[in-house]
Amino acid sequence: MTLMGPQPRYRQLAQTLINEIETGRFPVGSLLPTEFELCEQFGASRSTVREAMKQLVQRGLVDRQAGVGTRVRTANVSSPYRQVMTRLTDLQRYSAQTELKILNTKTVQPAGELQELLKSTAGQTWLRAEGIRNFGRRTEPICFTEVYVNPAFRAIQGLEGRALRTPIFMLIEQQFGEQVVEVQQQIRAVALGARIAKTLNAPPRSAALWICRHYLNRRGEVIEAAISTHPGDRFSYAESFVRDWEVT
Amino acid sequence: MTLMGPQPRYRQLAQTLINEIETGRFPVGSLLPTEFELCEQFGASRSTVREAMKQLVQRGLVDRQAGVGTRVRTANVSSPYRQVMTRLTDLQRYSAQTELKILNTKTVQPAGELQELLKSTAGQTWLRAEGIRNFGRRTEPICFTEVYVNPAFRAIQGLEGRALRTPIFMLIEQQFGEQVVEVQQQIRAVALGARIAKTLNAPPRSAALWICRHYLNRRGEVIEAAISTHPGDRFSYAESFVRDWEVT
DNA sequence: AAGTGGTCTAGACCACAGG
DNA sequence: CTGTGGTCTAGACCACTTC
Repeated sequence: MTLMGPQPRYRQLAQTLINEIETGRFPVGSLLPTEFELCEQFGASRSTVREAMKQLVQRGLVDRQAGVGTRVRTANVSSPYRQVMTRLTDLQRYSAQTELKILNTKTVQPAGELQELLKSTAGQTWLRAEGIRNFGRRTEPICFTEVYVNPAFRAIQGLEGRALRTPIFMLIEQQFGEQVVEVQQQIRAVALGARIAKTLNAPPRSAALWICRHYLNRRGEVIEAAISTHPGDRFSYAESFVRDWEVT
Repeated sequence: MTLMGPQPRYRQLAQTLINEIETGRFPVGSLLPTEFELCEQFGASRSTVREAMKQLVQRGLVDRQAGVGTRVRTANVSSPYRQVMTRLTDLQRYSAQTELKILNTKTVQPAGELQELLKSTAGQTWLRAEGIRNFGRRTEPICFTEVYVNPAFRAIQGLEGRALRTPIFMLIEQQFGEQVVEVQQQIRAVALGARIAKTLNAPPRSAALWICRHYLNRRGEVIEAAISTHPGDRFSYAESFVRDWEVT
């Protein structure tokens, strides 16, 4: 039969599986049929089936693991429209073009809100560093930054007194061999507090961009968290999303 | 010292090609050897070579076209570290969970800053709409939005007087068949202006999140631009990046 | 030990772009 | 027309997880 259209078979196959995930035939948390089963069911070669699987992985619908199988992560495909992805953000160039000067470091035991923010358990002792970021010869600093480092890595070297051009999470990766596999980021607008305003030589109560980044390892543990506060007239955040797959 | 297990051949091959692109052996704009040539040179099967090619495409280093070849787009790999990608942003759920109520529409001829923002030529007549966005039964609106629609699509239907649950760019896609392939986004912190503050029932001069989105078609033309202003205590922007390929 | 996905091979046919 | 990348097949071996 076929003749479903100009789409290659792996796309048709992927779309079929997406539909079946959406309609609950494969509930979230369950395992999809194995590659070989799918080969039989669809009469396709393993390469074609694998290409279809890649589509599902790319859309974040499933996780695959050798020896286990293909597990459904979420059934939320919303509309098939625009599922866009950022290709480039300033995360990359930011640190290279600016300098972070560490003002002080100390250890803290997070409690209350901070403990929640760091997903820390009670009694853990984190490393806390404060710093300001500058852009080249520009006189006014770009932002005030507070960094919290997971107790496991609080022996990190090379912070104090330096002008860092390398992101701190990268120092951790280098010194401890721990890989950051996910970065979560939250952005909001806040009024500049008196202390930070003074440090940055900016007007108190003026609008500022508040950015909190969590750096997670493979197990989802917070390796590091950084909170940056940027006076509104000194920084803007830009990113770009591209349509990653065709509308089917 | 981080120990890395042996990499699969397609990764080694990709890394080799990346190095050669970086060092100028394959200048920007030139064609890489064909798949079959690479098969010979590296003694690998075509599947392996193609898998390596996918890595280069994924990193945005090359463009491929059947009948032409593999052309080098850029040699800029920056650091091999974290090239992270957002997997999910509120771009997706935002419109579905909130309602945009259009307050008014009119046509404008952008000049000065606005003309630059829209990348418009002089004399073009764009459609301008103002609206406020609400979240469910919540009393206070989330943001004030001004939308600019490219002259080619200013005949768009279904804006006025509706409570939109569909992004406007999607309406354009549906009504005109024009595909949005890229979304550019800029975020900054601003002080809330008097007029918007009054419309949103928020304190004037308080901190607000300013988000400007450009929706581009395949030729890079601005189909639509939207500027949203969110009082600081009513909205925050969250996104997540995952490491897309292994460090080599 | 059995089964999974990850990698790899050596073929094949196709649509498309170029001379 | 020739050659390109895009798709597809039917095998194979491996590392890993699970039992």
